[in-house]
Amino acid sequence: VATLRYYDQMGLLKPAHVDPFTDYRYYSAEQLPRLNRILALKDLGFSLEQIAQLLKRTIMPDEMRGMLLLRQADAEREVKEAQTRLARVSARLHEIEQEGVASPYDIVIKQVAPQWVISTRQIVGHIDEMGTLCWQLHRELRDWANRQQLKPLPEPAPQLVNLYHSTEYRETDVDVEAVLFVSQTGKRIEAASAGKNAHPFEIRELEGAPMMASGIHQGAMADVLALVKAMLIWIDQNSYAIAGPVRELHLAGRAASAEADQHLVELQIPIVNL
Amino acid sequence: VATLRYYDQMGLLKPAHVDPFTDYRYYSAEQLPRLNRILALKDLGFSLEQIAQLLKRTIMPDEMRGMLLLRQADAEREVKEAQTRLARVSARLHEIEQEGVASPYDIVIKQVAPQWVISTRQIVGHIDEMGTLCWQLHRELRDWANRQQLKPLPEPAPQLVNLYHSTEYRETDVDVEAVLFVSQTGKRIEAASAGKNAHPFEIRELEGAPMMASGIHQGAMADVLALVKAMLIWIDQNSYAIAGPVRELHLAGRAASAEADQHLVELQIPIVNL
DNA sequence: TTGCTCCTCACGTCACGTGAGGTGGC
DNA sequence: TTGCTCCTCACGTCACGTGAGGTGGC
Repeated sequence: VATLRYYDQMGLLKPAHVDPFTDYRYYSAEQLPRLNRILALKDLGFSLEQIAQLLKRTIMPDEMRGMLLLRQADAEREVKEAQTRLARVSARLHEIEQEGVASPYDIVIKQVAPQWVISTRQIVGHIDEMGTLCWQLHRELRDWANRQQLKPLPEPAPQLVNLYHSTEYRETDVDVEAVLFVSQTGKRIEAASAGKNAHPFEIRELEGAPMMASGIHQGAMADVLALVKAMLIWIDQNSYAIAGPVRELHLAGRAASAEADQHLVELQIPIVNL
Repeated sequence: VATLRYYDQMGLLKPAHVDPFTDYRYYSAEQLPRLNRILALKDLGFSLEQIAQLLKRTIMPDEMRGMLLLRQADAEREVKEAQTRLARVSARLHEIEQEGVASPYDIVIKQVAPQWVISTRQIVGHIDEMGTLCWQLHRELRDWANRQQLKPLPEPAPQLVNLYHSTEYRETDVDVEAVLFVSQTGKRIEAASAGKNAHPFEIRELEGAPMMASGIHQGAMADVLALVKAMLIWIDQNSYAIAGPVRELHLAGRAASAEADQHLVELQIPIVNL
């Protein structure tokens, strides 16, 4: 009844007769085909405004075909979105039933923009050396940036970033790239790069990613492994595939000191569907 | 940015610091885990209000499991709804590409309530006799209703209803039941029934249906067959199965006269999923 | 006189997006 | 002085659902 009043107001379905004294709306049986058409088009997912357009003009079959093709693409997207959400919920549920506790990690997909960086890449013999080595590499990166008059991004940006190029988890011979975000135009960077291209430090644009799985760890660096595991399981359960090196961004705290137990670290893993 | 303001207002994520002079909101890196949690829960389909509840209290794994189970059921329903809509759109598209024109029929699913009726059932030799026979049967139904002091429902209700009990379309030996909707309490009807149980007329409650496919035909009775065909195809393409006799409701016009060419007829077919 | 059904506003829904109009630091 | 970024209202979104307060016919 509220619906009929609304359709009247929208001009979709005016009553066949309105009593001038009581303002009562009277509908005739002949209006039922129109009502059925409205309901059928609504069932197809058209908005009332679109339905109003379709009803007020005579539509050529080709025009209808075009609208239906658009609707079909939209409907397919909606099905996929619903399936994705369902997969997420089921994965969480599976996790909670396996482990008996809810995971403290929340994994989220986001877009990441490309970013100019300076970096240096090394094979680290054993992960135990990682902490001190990265600390040293980043000091050297900063020194070099300084000499090249490249400005590291200030505090809201991550102050220490590592990329892990090994395709699987390993404790020895880890292929790691220490990275520093810098704010420079492409032009000035090319000039700086040309002057020092024999140097082990590289200037480049770190690729962006349309889909980046992101999780945040808070606590000791040693425990970051639990987040890695959680993210790999999540990526698997939600039917994604890893599409690039894992990024480790140190967001706050004494990032340079490996001993500190209150790190704030974001892990990013570029992913693709299927 | 509008989102952060909204989350602040909702109490979901208050800025770590608000400048008392400029009212600028400043967020700290330590708030990122909370933001990630909000986004992850939103991804699971929880409302912001639910998320607020989940964040303000410590949630036991079992409670979380319960909420996720509810969400899972909901998400499954959403997937099915989206798939149903997609099937509808694809069926329409298929139709328009086969026929080259858009069908004039709009088929809709609705619920139908049970209804007290009087009826009489016959095998009709050939469909050509249908018109006149039904006309006669309904006159007899009305006469009998009158004698029994049963009141037919007045005009907004269909004045002439037939049920087709044959499980498939046929032109000879059609099993048809002429039906008249009456307004009576169960009690008085039972009394009337007892007095005349030798009569070919029957008093009963016509079953309701949770899902009834409905289409409306306007024009000559001879063309109603096109609607029957369209509905059978629609039922097939949308993966439903027929769950009862086809109902033919005459809504307006000189329903009793088979010659009239401006009939308004609704066809109803009870359906079930799969 | 008492219910009953209809009516007309007006407001709420959900998670923001979008101006309008204003302000502090470069 | 001019942009720039932030701010605070306030309104719109989509298709109704839900009172509040009122009226005509039984």
